[in-house]
Amino acid sequence: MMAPIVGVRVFRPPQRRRLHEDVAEQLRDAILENHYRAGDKLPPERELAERFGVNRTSIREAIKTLESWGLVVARQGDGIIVQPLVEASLDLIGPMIFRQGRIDTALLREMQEVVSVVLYEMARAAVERLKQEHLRELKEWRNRLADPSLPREERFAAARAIMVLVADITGNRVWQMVARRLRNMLASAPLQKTRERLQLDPSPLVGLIDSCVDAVEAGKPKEAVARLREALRVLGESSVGMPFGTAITPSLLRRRRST
Amino acid sequence: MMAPIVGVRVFRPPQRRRLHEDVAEQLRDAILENHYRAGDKLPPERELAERFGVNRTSIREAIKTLESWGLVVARQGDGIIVQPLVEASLDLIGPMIFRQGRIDTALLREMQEVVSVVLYEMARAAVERLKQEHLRELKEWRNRLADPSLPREERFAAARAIMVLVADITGNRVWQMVARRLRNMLASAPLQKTRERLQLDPSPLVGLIDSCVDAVEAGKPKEAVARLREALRVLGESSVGMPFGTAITPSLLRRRRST
DNA sequence: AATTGCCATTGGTCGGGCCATCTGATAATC
DNA sequence: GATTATCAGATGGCCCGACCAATGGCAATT
Repeated sequence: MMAPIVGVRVFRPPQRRRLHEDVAEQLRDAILENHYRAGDKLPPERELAERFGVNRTSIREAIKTLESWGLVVARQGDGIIVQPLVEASLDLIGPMIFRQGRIDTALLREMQEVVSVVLYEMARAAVERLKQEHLRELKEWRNRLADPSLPREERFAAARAIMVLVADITGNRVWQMVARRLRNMLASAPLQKTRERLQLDPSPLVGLIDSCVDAVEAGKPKEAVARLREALRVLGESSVGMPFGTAITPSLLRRRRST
Repeated sequence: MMAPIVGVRVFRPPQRRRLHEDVAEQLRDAILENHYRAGDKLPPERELAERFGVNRTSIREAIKTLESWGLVVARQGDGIIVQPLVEASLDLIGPMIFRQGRIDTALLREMQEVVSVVLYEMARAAVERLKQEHLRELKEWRNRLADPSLPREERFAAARAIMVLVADITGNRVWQMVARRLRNMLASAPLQKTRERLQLDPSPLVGLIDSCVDAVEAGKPKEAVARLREALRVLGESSVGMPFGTAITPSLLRRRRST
């Protein structure tokens, strides 16, 4: 009897425009919620097709998505084997943190620990390589960010755009890609709801952006870097509704290893 | 006439075990090599099926993979639209750097600029949270790394395992995932060939690991961090065959923005 | 006890068909 | 002439049924 826990899990009939997307997300969440563990096998495609109430083709397309996420490996004649989560794509960190409407605060903190370091250095590089044209674009976004007539989420979008702009200024494509993944993560629906609920506001950013611009124009790069770093930190804090780059919590000290 | 460059591109019949994988990689490379640009459309599925000489099902499965990489977006009734590369998954950085057997040294340097920062901080966190059991495992890998009877690539694998171990020691799952993606990238075939060609050797690492362990056991965490950082830097250098975390080249200063 | 060969299971591929949606051209209207 | 409504073709999404190919376990054999 393979994976007995699994047999009882009920999959709902897909409702999205694209069936395989819906199926892929349900299977993804089933794995992230540990209904299937590393080494377990997913039910056979034919059975999944029956349980989801869709054709096997759609199941297979969903499996392809899971495979490219590194969540499973399909082996002909054997089955679809679940991989350890730590081996999966970084693209899954978002869904891992925000699954089923809840926020995994522990993982979010771990994420912040890494991200804060990356953004910290990105700010330095950006100020170092900044040019006049960038400054103009920065000011445009700053104005949008400060416009009180805009809905909250649009101003947050402007804040995220500033983060992406900073990455673009560095001229480093890897930072550019990282910033965009981060932007998408911060734009996710669960976080939007959190911001709505907590009545969060991105306006504290405005002053920091201003003083950063001032410092650049005054020829004080070091101060500009400091302000920009502060701005990115505040952006993170106000977007997720909790301190960003905090000290290490005791729970972090527990050793977490792949199984 | 949509994307005229593309018409002449000849796809070879897939040869791998799994057709859709082969197809996905060929299409991926076609996009990475700029045969299709952002906004362009891929040929219709039915035409791709004909040109690859496979069934449309396999093409569709390949497209699903491209979609989950963020390389394309398929829209019913319209077509398959190529996305800007900067919007794609970080998983593509590997193939972007090592495509068609060549190494994109510019992008590799940009990658190094980001990665060196991440590893730098990871080393600090690891030493801070290190426990006895970790030290034992570290020594085991160290011995494997130093064993001259082992083939070169196996010793490099031990070096990469040390990097993953360091990430595991931090207890931070994000670092753990990042380190594993990095490990896979450093294990890629083109880099193996490079190491073979340049006769690279991981042995300089051994001394650094030793002195790191010594520093830990002597109760000198700061020195241990410094040694570990040096070790990670050397690991990168010796794995890719070029300086790691170097100064910024002028080419980096050119602004690279998404199109 | 070890080896060999067989077979059910399971993923991989195929061919064909129909539906849903979008785009662009055409026709109708003002 | 400009605008709007309509329609047909193109294209992705999904389904069905069938067969192939690899795997792993079981049974027969040695």
